[in-house]
Amino acid sequence: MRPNKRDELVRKALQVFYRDGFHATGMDKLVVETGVSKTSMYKHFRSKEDLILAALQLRDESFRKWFLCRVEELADTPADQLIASFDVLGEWFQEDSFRGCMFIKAGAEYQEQDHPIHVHAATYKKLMLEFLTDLARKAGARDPKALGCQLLLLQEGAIVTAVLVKNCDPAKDAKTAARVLLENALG
Amino acid sequence: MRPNKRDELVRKALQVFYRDGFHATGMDKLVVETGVSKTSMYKHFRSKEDLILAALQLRDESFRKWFLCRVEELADTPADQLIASFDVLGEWFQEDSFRGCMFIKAGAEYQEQDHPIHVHAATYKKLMLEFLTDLARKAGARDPKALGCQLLLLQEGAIVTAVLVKNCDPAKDAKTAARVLLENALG
DNA sequence: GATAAAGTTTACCGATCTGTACATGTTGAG
DNA sequence: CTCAACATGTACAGATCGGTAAACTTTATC
Repeated sequence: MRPNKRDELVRKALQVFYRDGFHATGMDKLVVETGVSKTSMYKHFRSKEDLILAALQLRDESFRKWFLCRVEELADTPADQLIASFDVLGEWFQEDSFRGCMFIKAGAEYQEQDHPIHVHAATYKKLMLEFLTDLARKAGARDPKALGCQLLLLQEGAIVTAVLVKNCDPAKDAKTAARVLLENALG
Repeated sequence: MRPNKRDELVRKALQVFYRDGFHATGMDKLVVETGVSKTSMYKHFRSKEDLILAALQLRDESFRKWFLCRVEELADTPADQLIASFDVLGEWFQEDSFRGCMFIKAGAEYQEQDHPIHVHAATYKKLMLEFLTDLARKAGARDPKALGCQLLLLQEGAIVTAVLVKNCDPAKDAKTAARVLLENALG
């Protein structure tokens, strides 16, 4: 049984794109870093951008799965889970490989709103918003949509800040703010 | 008196980089878009990255100047100015040319923390944090640093969300949240 | 061993990349 | 008009870009 070359390619390409950027990573570099031949790449994917989309898809699934599972491990109630999501963010920020949000990067490098890569990044953010809004509803917020949006803003802000601002603890700051907003939304 | 070619180059290059990205924009394209010859470009700047840095510097100065002035025009007291800063964000988001934060893009495309471009992006965010923290202090917040950080998170989150999430009003959501956080910080 | 599927190697394509060199043209002050 | 400063135009360099083609090798199943 031969190892799945396509999956290996996507997995490794994801790492390279995440570390070095999309436009800044050429196909020849991917050959070297993934150990997969260029011919095989074009056998599995029609173009570089299709490969990027597959990498984003993998990132989407694996990261969200990890995130949601981790939130559920840390807290039982919807309200506690909303707060715990910021602890999970903090865990992520502490990882050596942390380089910010791959979907923010995708949206930044592919800015045309109808570009498939941009669309994929937007879809991912929409799913995170829905997750937060759903938890906010379950937690009994008077306006779950508003609270969900506000918590998303904190999360996105924390991610950007974790990349760019030194000597600060954005996950912790965001968690503190989230507590205040949650209390306000439930009270 | 000859128009300042260097300034014109930087101004136009800034627009192109903002619209199309840094790595995705080549020097030949800049020649076409700016009307400045490649020779002149290399006369004024040693490299493409030096030109990018100059563009970031221009963006830094012009945007912050506009932002701060606009905040002061909209409100008189520090507390009101903190809230008004979200209205100013909203104005920015409504501009046709809005494409998100150029410094987030710079940090995304140049991820090495010691890279001059990344450093410049980080410096910009630090200045915005100081601005908010200063206003928070003047507004009488018990912990101006914490409030400044929280409001920065909301602003950064609003910018990212304005780019990637449809059918939402991130500036308004952020403003609502900022009100709650400010009240909590002053009360 | 035979064989099909999968994958690699090598070379190539036209285009573009960042940056350099040199000849030529333009501008504005004196 | 002269002339220095500034800018343009053109061609080039070596490298890389995304992608293609053909020959060859490897793998796994029968």
